[in-house]
Formats: sequence, structure tokens, C-alpha cells
Amino acid sequence: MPFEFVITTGSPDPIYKQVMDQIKLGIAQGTLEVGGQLPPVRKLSKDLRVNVNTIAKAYNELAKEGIIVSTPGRGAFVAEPKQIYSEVERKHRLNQAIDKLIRETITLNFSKEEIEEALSKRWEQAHKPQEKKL
Amino acid sequence: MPFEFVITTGSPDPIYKQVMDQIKLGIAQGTLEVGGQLPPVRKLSKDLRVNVNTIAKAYNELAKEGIIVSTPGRGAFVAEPKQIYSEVERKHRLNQAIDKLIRETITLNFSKEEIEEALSKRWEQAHKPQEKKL
Amino acid sequence: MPFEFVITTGSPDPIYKQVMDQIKLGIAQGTLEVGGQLPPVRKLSKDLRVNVNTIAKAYNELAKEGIIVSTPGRGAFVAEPKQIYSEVERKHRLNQAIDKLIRETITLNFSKEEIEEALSKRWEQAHKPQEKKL
Amino acid sequence: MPFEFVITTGSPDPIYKQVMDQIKLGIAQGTLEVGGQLPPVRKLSKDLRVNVNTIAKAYNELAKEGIIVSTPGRGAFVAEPKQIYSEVERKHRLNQAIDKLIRETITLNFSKEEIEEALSKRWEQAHKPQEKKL
DNA sequence: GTGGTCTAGACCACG
DNA sequence: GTGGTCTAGACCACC
Repeated sequence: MPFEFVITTGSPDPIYKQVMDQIKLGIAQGTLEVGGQLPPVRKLSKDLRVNVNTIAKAYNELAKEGIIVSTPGRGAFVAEPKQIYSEVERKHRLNQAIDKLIRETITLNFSKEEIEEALSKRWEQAHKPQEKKL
Repeated sequence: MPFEFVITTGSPDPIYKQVMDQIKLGIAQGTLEVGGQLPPVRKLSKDLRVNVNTIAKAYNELAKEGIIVSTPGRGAFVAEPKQIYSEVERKHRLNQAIDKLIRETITLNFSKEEIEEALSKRWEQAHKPQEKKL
Repeated sequence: MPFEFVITTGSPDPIYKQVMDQIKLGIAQGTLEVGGQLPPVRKLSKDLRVNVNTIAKAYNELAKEGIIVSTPGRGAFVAEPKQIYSEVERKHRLNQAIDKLIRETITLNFSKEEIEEALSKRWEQAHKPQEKKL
Repeated sequence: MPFEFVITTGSPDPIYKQVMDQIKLGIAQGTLEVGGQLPPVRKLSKDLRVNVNTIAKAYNELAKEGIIVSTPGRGAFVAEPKQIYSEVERKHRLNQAIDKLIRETITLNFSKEEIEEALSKRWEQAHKPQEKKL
């Protein structure tokens, strides 16, 4: 099987988004190579025990973000990385995500240094190349 | 009136959450003192031009999280800060939030340094005592 | 009724895209004002005799393109115009659309001048402000 | 071999259409002469590394549009150019295509002049006799 | 009332 | 076989 991940149902963020994020992560880690084919929607749908349309939606969104290119009849493939968002939009999105982090953790009473340290550690781990499974 | 803030229409997250966040922030910044009274739901509802139920929900959730105590007829007050999560749970939640940040921004292709810098900036901005009482 | 348009079923491009394009046009023409509310999905769904999800998809896409902002419980509204795409992406999209035009009309044997003249005429017509119906 | 072209994987439009377009273009450019023979489906299929059925479909559609004539056993040939649409139909189709261009690009906020310039450039590029035989 | 998500199942275009 | 679209109907969160 190409690559693995799990879906947490009943999570705050929707299934299709979880799928998207996992695929993005897979690409960043090199588990999914540029130009490589993604698992067919029907297969992934079965593996994750999720409706086909939900997977299709995830692929669709990823395609619109320019991260994958998917053509009917051929399959979906990891696209060449390119920047589709304007500089301000890109920074806007980063800030949005960061603000969310701050909001979510503000009541946990961590110091800025603690958060930075944790970020650093998790960052390395997320970007550490995995052994290729594809 | 104790403190002010605005609701930004056209925000991705729901109004009641914005209210919650602003109150949490107020507490973190000291604008809202421990033991101090929160504005009555009806008043806040009017000031923010938001449905009463929405404010009520926000207070309700804050009470559930132990951040405020609200007794019918008397009003809502900022609670004594107490740690409701165990040490491991606290760290776990931080890591969860950080991982989400990483997954969501991974395709924006920011360097770790850029993210740290943005985090630092947004952090200061969120925690700096507000003269303009956002 | 807020504003009107028709859906051509059995057309090469899908319904949700037709809806998107018509709304974009409405905004450009001023029929739909910035900050103004779009017809509720269920209503539009009824008016156009199209499934609710199809309309929801259109709204969803428009929201992702930053053209409208839609929040559950409140409705969908025309967003402040802003540029979310990078300069290269913006030009890329224009060129894609133009190439499609050329491809589609190449067998019709029009001269470049004829196309340019027609473009000019239709352009004026598309951007001519309509009387507001909203 | 009469003329060459490439199929770009990762394109929004289907392969068979790309083939059609390239052939139309070849005719418009004079690379393919009226009465001249098109490459046999099997050969083209091999050259482009594309399924035979896909090429067959392209030829089939072109034949339907009266652009080529293909007789089983003898091969396919570039047809005499003839105008199959009435004058009004021809203009109608042009306008349709132009309106679609306008609707699709309206939110990209290009001026009419920018679009005209881009059209001019892409037009030249499409119709300029190809030395590199795209 | 609002929009968002998910499921089920159908059909289509494409290779 | 591949992904894309549409429908029907359900449930949810939010206001």
C-alpha cells in the first residue's frame, strides 16, 4: 500500500481536510514523490472506510490549490511545486494559522519560549524524510 | 464598562468563539481581572450587535472550561486561574495544535525561521497590554 | 427576487461553474453589491431547480477564491475585492482562458481583428452597470 | 512523418482534445496540407505514448466536425475547408466563446487593454508558422 | 433560518 | 480502470 494514515472521525476538522493535510505532509516528507501517482479515490476510500465523494473532494481541493493534478481517466499525481498565492495571501494564511495556534493554547499558559521549543522539535520531526513506501 | 472588543464579520470562525477568544485574551492581558465581573450578556449583545443567545453560548462554554463562573441572577465573573489539565495532557494539546499549524502551512513553503518570526510577532501583539483596548 | 439568471443543463461546463460565473458577473456589474447578501442556497436551489448541494458547492468555491465570504448561520456575502493569486498565477489563468478561446474558435476562421472587435463589444456589454435588482 | 506535437500531461483538458487541437492548429498553420494524409492512429498512438482508442476518438471527432475525412483501410486526410455553420451561427459561437472568456476572467481584474494584449500575443504564437514544430 | 459536511448511489467522460 | 458531477436526503453548528 502506497502510504498510510488514519482518520479521526468526530474531530473538529472535517475528514476531507484531514485527508488533505496528510497528503500534504506525505509530499513534504517525500513519502509521495513529485510526479508520483496518488492512490485512486476508490481505493483510498475503502482503506480509510470513508465515502468516495469525501476523498474526491479532498483531491479536488488539492488540485485547486495546485498541489496535485488530477485528470479523469488517468489518476491523480503530485504536481511540481509552485506558488499560486500572492505574497500577501501567503502571509495572511500563515498568520491565520498562527493566530489559531495562539488562541487554542492561550489558556494552557505556556510561555513563548516553551511554544517555540515545541515548534522547533515538532518541525524537525514533520520534515524528517520517511522511508519511502510508495 | 470593563473592556471592549469587536467582532469581525467575514471571519472563518463563528461569532461565539470570537467572543470567547476575546475574553480569554482580556484575561491573559489583565484587562479583565480575576474576580472581576464580565459585562452582562444583554449589554454585550447590544454593544456587539449580536444575538443574545450567541453571547450566552460563549459565556456558557467559558464556564464549562472553568475560565469564568457564572451564577444566574448575579452575573459572570473571572475565575481563579487553575490548571484543569494534567501536565502530559497540557503538553499533548500543545503538540496537537503545533502539528496542525505545521500541516496546514507546510505547502506555503515557509522556512522554520519565518514561522518562528511570525509567531513571535503575533504573540507579542496578542499579549501586549492593549492601550487601544481592541 | 435578488437577481436572475438561467442555467443551461447539458452544457459543456457544469452547473456549479455556471452559477459561479453568473455570480461573478453580477458582482462585476454591480447587481450584487460588495457586502450585500447572496440569495440563500436553499432559495437559489429552488429558483434554479437545482440540487442544494450544487449551489452550496458553487458558494464554497467562490468563498475559497475569496470572492464571497460565507459563514454558517449568517449567510453568504460579497467580499471586499482582493487579489489572492500571485502575479504569475493570475497571468497564467488569463492565458489559459485565452488559449481556450483561440482553440475553440480556430476552426471558425475569424481574423484576429474580428475577434478583437467582438471582444471589445461584448466587454462593454458585460461591464455595463445594470439597474440594481438587489 | 508529417508533423509532430506533444501531449502535456497535467493539463486540464483531456488528451483526445489536445490531439484534436494540435491537428486543427497544424491545419491552420499549414503544417498539415489540405488533402495530405494524417499519421495512422497506431503510429500516432505509439509516438505520443497514448492509448489507441484515445487517438481514434480524436480522429472520429474531427471527422464529425468535417475537418478531416477518414475512410477505413485508406487512412485519414485533411478535408477541403468548408464552412459548415451559417454566418449567424458562426458569429454566435464566437460571441459565446468570448462571453465565457469574460466571465471566467472577470474577477482577475484585468483591464480590457491587458486582455487584448494577451490575446494578441497568444494569437501570434498560435498562428505563427512553427519552426520547432510544436 | 443560515451554510457545511457526509453518505449513498447514480451517471458521465476519459483512457 | 480513472476522476468529476449531480441528486437525494440526512445531520450538524451556528444565529
